[in-house]
Amino acid sequence: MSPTIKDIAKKAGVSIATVSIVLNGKAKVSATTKEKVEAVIKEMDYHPLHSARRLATQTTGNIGYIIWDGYFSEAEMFYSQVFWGVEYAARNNDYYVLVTTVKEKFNPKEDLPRFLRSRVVDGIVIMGKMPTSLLDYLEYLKIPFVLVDFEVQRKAYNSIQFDNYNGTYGAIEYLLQQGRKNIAYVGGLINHPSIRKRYNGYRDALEAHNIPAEIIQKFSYCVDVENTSEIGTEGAVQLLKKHPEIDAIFGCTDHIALGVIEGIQKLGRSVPKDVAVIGFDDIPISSYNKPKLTTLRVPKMSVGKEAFNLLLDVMKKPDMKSHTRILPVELIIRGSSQCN
Amino acid sequence: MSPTIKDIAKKAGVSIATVSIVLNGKAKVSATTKEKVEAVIKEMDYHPLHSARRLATQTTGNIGYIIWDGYFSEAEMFYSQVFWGVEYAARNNDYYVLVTTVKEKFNPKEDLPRFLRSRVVDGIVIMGKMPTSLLDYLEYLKIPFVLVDFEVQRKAYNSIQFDNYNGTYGAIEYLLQQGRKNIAYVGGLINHPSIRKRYNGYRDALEAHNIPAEIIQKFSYCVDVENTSEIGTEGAVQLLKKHPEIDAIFGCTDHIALGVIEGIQKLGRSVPKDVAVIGFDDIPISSYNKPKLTTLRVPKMSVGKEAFNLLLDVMKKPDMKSHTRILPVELIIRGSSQCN
DNA sequence: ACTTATGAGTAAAACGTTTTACCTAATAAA
DNA sequence: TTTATTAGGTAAAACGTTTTACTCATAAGT
Repeated sequence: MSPTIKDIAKKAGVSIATVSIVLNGKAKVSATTKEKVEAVIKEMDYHPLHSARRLATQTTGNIGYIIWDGYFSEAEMFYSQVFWGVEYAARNNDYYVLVTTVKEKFNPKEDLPRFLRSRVVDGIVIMGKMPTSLLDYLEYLKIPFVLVDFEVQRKAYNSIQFDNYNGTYGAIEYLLQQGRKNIAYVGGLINHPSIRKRYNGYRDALEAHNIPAEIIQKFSYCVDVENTSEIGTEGAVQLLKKHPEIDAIFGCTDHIALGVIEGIQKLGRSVPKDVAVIGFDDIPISSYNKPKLTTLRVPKMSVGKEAFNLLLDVMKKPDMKSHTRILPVELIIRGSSQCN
Repeated sequence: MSPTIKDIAKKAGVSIATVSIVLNGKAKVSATTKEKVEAVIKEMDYHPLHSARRLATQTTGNIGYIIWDGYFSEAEMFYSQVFWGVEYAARNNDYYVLVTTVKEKFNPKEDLPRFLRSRVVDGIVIMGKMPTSLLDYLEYLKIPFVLVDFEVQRKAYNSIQFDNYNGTYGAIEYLLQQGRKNIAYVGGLINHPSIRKRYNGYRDALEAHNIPAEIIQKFSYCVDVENTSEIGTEGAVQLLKKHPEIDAIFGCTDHIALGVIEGIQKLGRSVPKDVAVIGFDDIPISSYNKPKLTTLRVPKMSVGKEAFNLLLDVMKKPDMKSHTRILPVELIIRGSSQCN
């Protein structure tokens, strides 16, 4: 068996309390005993048993990562990448990350993520859209959490956001600079707070360039279903049939934008020559597409790291006033928007 | 605070031992007390504290998932998907999955995955290529593990494999049936056991159809570097320049195959009309490519689930004789091989 | 010279379970 | 009737840490 703290204490000729103190530095020890104990620890290759430590401190050393079932699909690697960011930051702070998903039809009593039931996490990162009933329940349990890319009206939760508004605004300005005149918008989930901000960025950028509101209205294809490439295709086809003068389309996610490209090509028109296309997210597929998709890159790893760091703060000071961190996005210009 | 087992015992008028027994069913209790205790448990919404249980049972309830640093890249979502499969199966068995990566230059004393040090997992799933020094160390620690898509010469480790050989063999036969005459192979990592089997499947299928060995030799572009799309492009270009008669190329992974397609197109030839292309893995990008890539689909979720189940067996009976499970792959026919 | 701090260390309690060893009463076997 | 056996239950030990409260020196402040 692996050595325990008792073995160390015995061999070093001190009490187990002293060993613990050396380990955690929570009190004073003389330099000599400290050295002696540390030598023995190294010699016997001792490592404290996780579960014993957890029981004694009444903490778990784990954080949870919750993601909605629907984002768990094959194509949706976006959230996997954020996960790796969280994992990376957690590792550096000696936390483990436990993952679970939550069903669309979520019932707090029934479908509670398992690690809440057995009090097995100290805090939670919540990725994307999440039923408010779950958030309410977390508040009731007094378990710290941070939201990523989501927020709730009238509730000041801790969260990490991307700069949806300014990112989109900037992308539209770039299209105008490129000489595009009639810029359309295609996207689903219009009631999602982040998507709504993207739409507002689109609208405000055009308004700032004196495009009349009713034109913007006509060029907007906004629906309230999941953002799939099929919806993108559908939106592009409908818009272009009604308004052949459209020469650029902003898709509210890369999935949408990739669908948009397909729609444009289906109508026999060329990207980017006839119509430029820009997406949002920068998922891996986007740089493999033909043409490669211009998009707003979300720094997925950083998002994960920031989420963990914020969570760590909240876990340390549970009644810290709530905090929102907005990360910038970067316009990645590729073939779908630029006639070289 | 959440109720503890003592609260339950007091309220139900029994000892804590009885509550524990009801919880775990490790001994006999009368139906009446059982019901009574269960009622109290439900009423107070009691859930045993994970860490206490872990300390008492001297198990962790966790398994580790180790993946090599290099597979951790943006594009390599293959292993992420397997991870979700493991996670799913683990969840159904009330295990948590802890993730870590291992550096290329791995030094057992220095870079030991953290969850080995603190004895925080009961077993480990190892994804893909892994330094043998780590495997040796795991054996020394007597910690159960299973390999996925990897094996070691002369060592009968527990593992989950895909049917690399027959999958490739079948794909080559399919190409022959389609009337392709000169089928080439492009791939890196030729010393990786799984890749080697793919190559053998390719070679044997051709030999079985009386293709002379020296032709096979000439049509093989085998190198020993990572499988990137750049290598695929490079291989395709080299082969086609020397042997313009080649009318089909098998890429040993989808990344390779996607690069191959790019190479073919760069030379001004058409896929699939002039040259058919088949890959292996079925990564998400493959179905977005133009043309869509024909490939051998590895059932990633199932692989993960099987890996967990095998690990569970090994954890239960540590000296079980070692076991290899080979999962079939499925030929997914798409545009890159079929002139409709 | 007398309190008061301070420094270094420890014994023992606490954390919340599981498990062992033992007890009692009831039933079955002889 | 006596003796095993079984069923149902429990007290207490064990798991390996951290933390609290306490001791005993020695140093510092009056």
